[in-house]
Amino acid sequence: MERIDLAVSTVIFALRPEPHRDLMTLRLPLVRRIREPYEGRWALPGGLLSPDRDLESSARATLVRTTGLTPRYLEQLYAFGGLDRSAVETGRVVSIVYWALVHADEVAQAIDSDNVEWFAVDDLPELAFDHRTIVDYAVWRLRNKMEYSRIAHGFLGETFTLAQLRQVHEAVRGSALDPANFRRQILASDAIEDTGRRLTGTSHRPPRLYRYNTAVQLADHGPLTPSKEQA
Amino acid sequence: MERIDLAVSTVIFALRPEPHRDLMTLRLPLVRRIREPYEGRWALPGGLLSPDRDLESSARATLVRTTGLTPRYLEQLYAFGGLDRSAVETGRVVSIVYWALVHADEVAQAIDSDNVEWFAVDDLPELAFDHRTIVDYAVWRLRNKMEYSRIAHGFLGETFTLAQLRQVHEAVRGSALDPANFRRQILASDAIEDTGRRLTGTSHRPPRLYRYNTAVQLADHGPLTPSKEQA
DNA sequence: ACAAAAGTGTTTGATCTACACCCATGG
DNA sequence: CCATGGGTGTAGATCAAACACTTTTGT
Repeated sequence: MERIDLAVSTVIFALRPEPHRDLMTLRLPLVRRIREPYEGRWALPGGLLSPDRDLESSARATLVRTTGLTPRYLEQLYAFGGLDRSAVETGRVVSIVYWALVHADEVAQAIDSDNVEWFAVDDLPELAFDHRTIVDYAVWRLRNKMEYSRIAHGFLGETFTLAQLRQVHEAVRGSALDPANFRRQILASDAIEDTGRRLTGTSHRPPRLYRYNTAVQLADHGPLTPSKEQA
Repeated sequence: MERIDLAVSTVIFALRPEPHRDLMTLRLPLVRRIREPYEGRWALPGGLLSPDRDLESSARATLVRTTGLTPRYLEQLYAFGGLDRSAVETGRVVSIVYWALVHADEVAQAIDSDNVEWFAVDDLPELAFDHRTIVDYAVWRLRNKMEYSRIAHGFLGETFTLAQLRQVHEAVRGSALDPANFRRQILASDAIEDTGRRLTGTSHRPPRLYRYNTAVQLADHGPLTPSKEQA
């Protein structure tokens, strides 16, 4: 009987400010393949599932090893198991793909290697395997989930201004938002709370600093909490 | 190196009219296990992934074999890969779970066996493995997706009345809906179109028959169409 | 004083909800 | 003509978009 290998890969998103643009760009790290098939092509970071790790911790372990990143937000995306995903000689691989968000500070600590490079999602190179399909799906999920959950948190630090939060939404959407209406919507949703402090040194009126309201639990992935999922 | 088995299982939903209740009940078929571990317990229909099938066709094949069903709606739910999902002696299993909708006519054609039984989701027996967690998650996804997509179609035939469509929504929600407002919302969404025909023999005013508007494509699972998914 | 972003108010239109009411058919 | 569900109308509440306006800081 032929073997079916099980791999775990991750699509990692980060935002980077652009010098000559008003919106930040959505970027993701890719790893250059050093083996056939697709040697030299860019691919998602990932690796085979080891028998002593569950899926999520396998994703985390690979991320630390290949990119040096430890995302604060990590969620399962989809399992890809088509027959023609890999080259014939390699054998069949089923990939369970996760997606992750990291904030800018974490990116700075990431590994700087010739074999890891960050690309803008709107300007990707040719990818190995079906990884382009996977990335497209992950981008779609990110944009979608942005609208009804609070994952923007994954791109931000502990405290942040409303403008920063709005810029995250704008970057992911790819278009601007009305600051006044954005403020009202977010505040009305009870997703964030005022810290009482303000950000100073801004050359204009100092904005309030907010933090995420951990008391409010949005049911964005149902009865599957990280702990229960492992059971 | 230890072996990791890959299984594919499915949570199948159907609706059944109840004689002494206004709402239909949401039901799913379970299979009695004939082997350890959990011998005698009820479990989701499923089986090991065979090397010559992709994930979705593996799910379909198992469904035909164990329950005789060929669902019109089938979508991937989640991959479960915790370390303690199975008993120690059995070895580790990663399950890729699908969920499916069948309509009442199909249920009638289903296999009638001692080892397959339909249960109301609100009245489940003790299940094998972590299948209870899986079912809870599937129910949550069904209820959720009902609100923003057109999956109710999966419970209905080619044509249907607005009352039938409403009853599907009510059964899944578990509560009644205002017929007048429901009508307006559905019609405004362009999800269905009038066939011009009516349902007769009803002892009251004959309702129009509608069909789903195939021209309208709702982006409910993004760039992952069934064909692309296999690539 | 001025620029620039923070933050507030207001108008308008769309959409949801509840519920009254008319319509068409079988008995 | 009556019961029953099909189907329409409408007033009030809620919510989102657009945009004018006021506030508070650094320079």
